[in-house]
Amino acid sequence: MLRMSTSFCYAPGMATKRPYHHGNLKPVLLQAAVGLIAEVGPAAFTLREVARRAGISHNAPYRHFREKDELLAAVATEGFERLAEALGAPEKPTRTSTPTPALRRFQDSGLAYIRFALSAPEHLLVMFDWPLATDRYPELSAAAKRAFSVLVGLVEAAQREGSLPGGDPLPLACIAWSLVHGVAKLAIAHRLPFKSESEILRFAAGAIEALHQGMAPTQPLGLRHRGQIP
Amino acid sequence: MLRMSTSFCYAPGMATKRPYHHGNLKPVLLQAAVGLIAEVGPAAFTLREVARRAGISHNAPYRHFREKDELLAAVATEGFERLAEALGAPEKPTRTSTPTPALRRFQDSGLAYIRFALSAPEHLLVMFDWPLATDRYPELSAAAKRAFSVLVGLVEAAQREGSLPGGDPLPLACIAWSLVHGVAKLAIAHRLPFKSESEILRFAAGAIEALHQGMAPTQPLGLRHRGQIP
DNA sequence: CCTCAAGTGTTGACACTGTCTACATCCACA
DNA sequence: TGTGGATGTAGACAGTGTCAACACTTGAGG
Repeated sequence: MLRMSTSFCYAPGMATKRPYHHGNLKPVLLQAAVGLIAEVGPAAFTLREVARRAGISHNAPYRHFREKDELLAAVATEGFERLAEALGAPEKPTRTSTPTPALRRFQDSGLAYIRFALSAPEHLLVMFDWPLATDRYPELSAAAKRAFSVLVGLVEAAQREGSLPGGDPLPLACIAWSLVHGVAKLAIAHRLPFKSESEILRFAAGAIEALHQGMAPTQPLGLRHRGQIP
Repeated sequence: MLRMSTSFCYAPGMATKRPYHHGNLKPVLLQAAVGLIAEVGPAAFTLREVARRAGISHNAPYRHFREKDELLAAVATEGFERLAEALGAPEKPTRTSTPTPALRRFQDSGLAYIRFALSAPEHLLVMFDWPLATDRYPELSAAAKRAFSVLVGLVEAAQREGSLPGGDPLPLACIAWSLVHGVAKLAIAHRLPFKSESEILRFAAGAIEALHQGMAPTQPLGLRHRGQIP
């Protein structure tokens, strides 16, 4: 059951003896944690197994992370960074050199969100659903905020372009985020009647389009009201 | 740290001695599990603590649940039943005797979903996000399916009423579910910029209304395509 | 050169967990 | 009057997160 570190290996046959101090353990641990979570999920995630995979003693991680949750928070942080990148990533370049409309980039970011979620469902679980005392890990909140601000930026661009109603971009961003997050979470939980990723993405595109019709600038949002809400 | 059973108590001073066989343990365990999860969440949930709260030995639960996950699955099942009830529950009766329109009932079910989620966030976690081998617990899948079918029924009623486009109700139900689920999950994770429950519900009502505008029957869904919007 | 303090990794312990096996008790029915 | 099955208990085991004590390495200042 013992595994050797894969990231600090010596040439075979050279009478290898790992030095007492690893020298680069923290990122290695983070990497191992990401891998382990992707494999078994945060519920079965174990600090000692991470240590095993890094080839170190079960207590070495405590020199770099105060506790198990801090390592999980680091994983979540890394997830938000990857998510922000995915949201803001430029289109796969097409032949046409006409710039992609902002609305289109906004909608595509929704699909990117879902693609990210489907490719790293356990990661999403740590990022959004794990009971981490987020106030204890400010980097986590900051990374989450950065990811959200990418989304807000896309909304604002679409507003400037005139394809979304003006005013505070926050509610619009929140609505879009909610829809896309819901699709992603339900798809991950296998609660949607779709099998393949492409089916899910097609469904998501339809949902996004439907929502956009409802948010279209011809019908300003603020003017609509239903009866009172208890 | 020892707690006595609260649900099988004898009159004080009557030389109490609990009989060897509890006689009604399974529902008591389920109840205790629901309470414990509401308090500490599924991550910190412990079979032994459930047993302690029920006032029995740490191994007694194994006579009623094959393993920890089976108890969690029972909790999730109970959650889906409560959710189905909440979704289908009739409006709080108003003075007017005119029947509530189906569309209104459909939209209100979305708010009911969110209210349920906010009142039992840890429950929702077990229901949707916990890695339970759902095929091992068929009652869980069945209960989830029943809850979803309530939603589909509401969509169909709104379709008959003419306030939603006809055709397969499933995609419509899935879109609505996704939106509402997303709002609920993000709100629980404190990732939405709202503080009070009423703020969240007001936001949700706006989102639901926006989505409805986009799904309204005057603009059949299938005809719309992304690309340029004139 | 020596020292020595800080940073980093290891060993051993502890309480706690899920789950296994063996045993105790009680009730229904032959 | 057994007696077997259902239900509850006690004890054990490996595995976990975390703490305390110790070991090794390095680099700065004498």
